[in-house]
This record gives sequence, structure tokens and C-alpha cells, in this order.
Amino acid sequence: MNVEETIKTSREIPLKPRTLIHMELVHTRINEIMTGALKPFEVSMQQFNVLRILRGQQGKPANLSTINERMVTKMSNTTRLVDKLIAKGYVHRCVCPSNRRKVEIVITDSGLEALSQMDAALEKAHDILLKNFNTEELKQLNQLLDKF
Amino acid sequence: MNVEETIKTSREIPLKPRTLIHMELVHTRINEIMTGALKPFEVSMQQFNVLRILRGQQGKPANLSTINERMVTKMSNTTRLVDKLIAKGYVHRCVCPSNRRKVEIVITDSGLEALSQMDAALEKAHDILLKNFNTEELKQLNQLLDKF
DNA sequence: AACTTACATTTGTATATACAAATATTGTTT
DNA sequence: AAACAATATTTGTATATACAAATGTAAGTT
Repeated sequence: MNVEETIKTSREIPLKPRTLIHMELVHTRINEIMTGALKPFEVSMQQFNVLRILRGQQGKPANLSTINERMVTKMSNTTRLVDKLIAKGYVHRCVCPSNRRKVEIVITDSGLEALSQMDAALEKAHDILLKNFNTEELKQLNQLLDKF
Repeated sequence: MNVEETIKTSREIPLKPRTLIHMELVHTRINEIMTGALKPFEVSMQQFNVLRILRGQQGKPANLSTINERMVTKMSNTTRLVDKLIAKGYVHRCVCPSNRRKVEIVITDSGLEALSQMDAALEKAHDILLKNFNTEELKQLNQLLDKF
């Protein structure tokens, strides 16, 4: 991934902006590959993320605020995100009996089944995206990202 | 920026997915800071990007496809993006006389003036985002990002 | 009990983005 | 010149996201 070539510029970009542009370009690529991997399942990355969070609950129901604080990309509207998953039959929602302000959301068997197929697709996507990295480089990258 | 803490998980995440999640989290932060810096000017990062591309043309008009190929994040609808900038008086558009399929877009004086203020705001944002990096680390990060 | 505050979610609205289809113009072929 | 393909942009539509306001519920205070 060459920055200058990708954005078709001939002039030299100072290191700081170049780094941030680089991050953005890589993010776009990651997004494309991952979204593409999920396309056959007709779920967005956000929806996939919610399904994984629910599976991690191991049967225990989660409410919206729990889901939200665990999401990689927090979005303001978890309600509508969950609506989409309900429409696909992947999750079930009901009002929490002990605190009627809350809702309880659980992943269905159909959701678990679909999710395991998505996992396989995502793993392939990961391998494609990171094919040029060895373990040492991945660790190094993670360390640098910690500085943000 | 600690991944596990940010997404409130106690279990260990394998290195590959962890790297990609990390990238996503950092991207969200970059986005927040940069969008915040542009907020007073009421332009999105995409709109800012278009203005910079037009300034880089040094008076020469650009058409939509040129803008699109130089944008950091290519979007499918440069027409409407430019519409927004016209509404703000930052750019001017007319049909290309030599090839009436094309349009010619130039940045206005008002656009150049606004842009120079945005530059200052963005530079501050860069410094905030990259305050924990020294030059060597930035170079190292750029090298690793090249592997994507 | 009435009032206030805090909490959890939902709804409304505006804008952003992705993707496909439509339109307009030019160049090429027959 | 008519037909066709290629190019450049625009429009339509569906979905995504950000942000603010509204709703419903619970708990604490007077």
C-alpha cells in the first residue's frame, strides 16, 4: 500500500499527516475486505459484532447498554441495529422482568449457527489482510497502536 | 489505548483479530478528533479533502473523476459532496467547454481563506493524535502500514 | 403520595454512504 | 448518418450513522 500512489499525488507529504492518511487508507481496505466477507450473510460488521457479543454472554441475556459498551465501534443507535438482527431471526428481545426499563437480548440458535459460518469467512479475511505480517511485526504494530 | 479495556472484555483476543480491532479503535479516535477540529467550519473530512485537492490544482480546474481518484476515502457520490461545497460558496462549478460531459470545479477565494483556517485546526489535531510518537516511531508505523 | 432525578431505550431528523440505474456527451464503427 | 460503445456525471433508493429530543421506568427526597 503506497500512500502517494493511492491518492495520486506527486508532492511529498509531511510525516504526521502522512501517517494519518495512511491509517485511513488501511482502514478503508480493512473495511472493504471484512464487509465483503460478511456480504453473503447480509449482515454489516456492526451486526456481526453484536452477534459475537451475545454469543460471549453464553446464554445470559444482554441489554442495550451492555452491548453498546462492548462494541468496537460504538454507535448511537443500538436499538435499530438489534431490530435488523431480530428481522433476520438471529436474536430475540424481551423486556427485562426485574427492571422494566431494560431489555434482554439473546442470540437464537439460528443466530449461533449463522455466526459460526461468519467466523470462518472472517478468519479468511483476516489471513488475507495480514498475509504480509509475521508474528513479530503484528506485535510491533499493536505496540505502536497503543500509543494513540 | 488498551483494546481489552476499551471493548470491556476479559478474555484474551488472538493476535490477528486483535490487530484489526485495534486498527478500528484507533481509526474511530482519529475520526473523532479530526471531525471535531473541522466542526467549527461545518465541513466534513471528505469536504475538507476535496478543498485541499482543489487548492493543489493551483488555479487549474478539476473534474469529478480527478477529484475522486485523489480522495483519501473514495466515495461514490462526489457530485453531492461538491454540491455541499458550492452551497457554502467554497467552490465553483461549470461545464467544461472542450468536453461537455465533464465539469470544471475550482476553489473560490472564500474557499481558500476558509481552508487556511482549517489547516491550522487540523495541524493541532494531528499534534494531539500523535503526541506520544517520536519521528522514529512514526516512520516505523508507516513501514508497517505499507504491509497492508 | 407527589416531585425530582437518574436511567434505559426509543424515536425523529438530518446527513452520509453504497450501489445501481439513468442521463448526457463524445468517439467509433458500419 | 445511424447505431453502438465508452465516458462523465447525475439521480434514485436503501441503508447507515450522528445527534437531540421524547418516552417510559425506577429510585430517592420531602
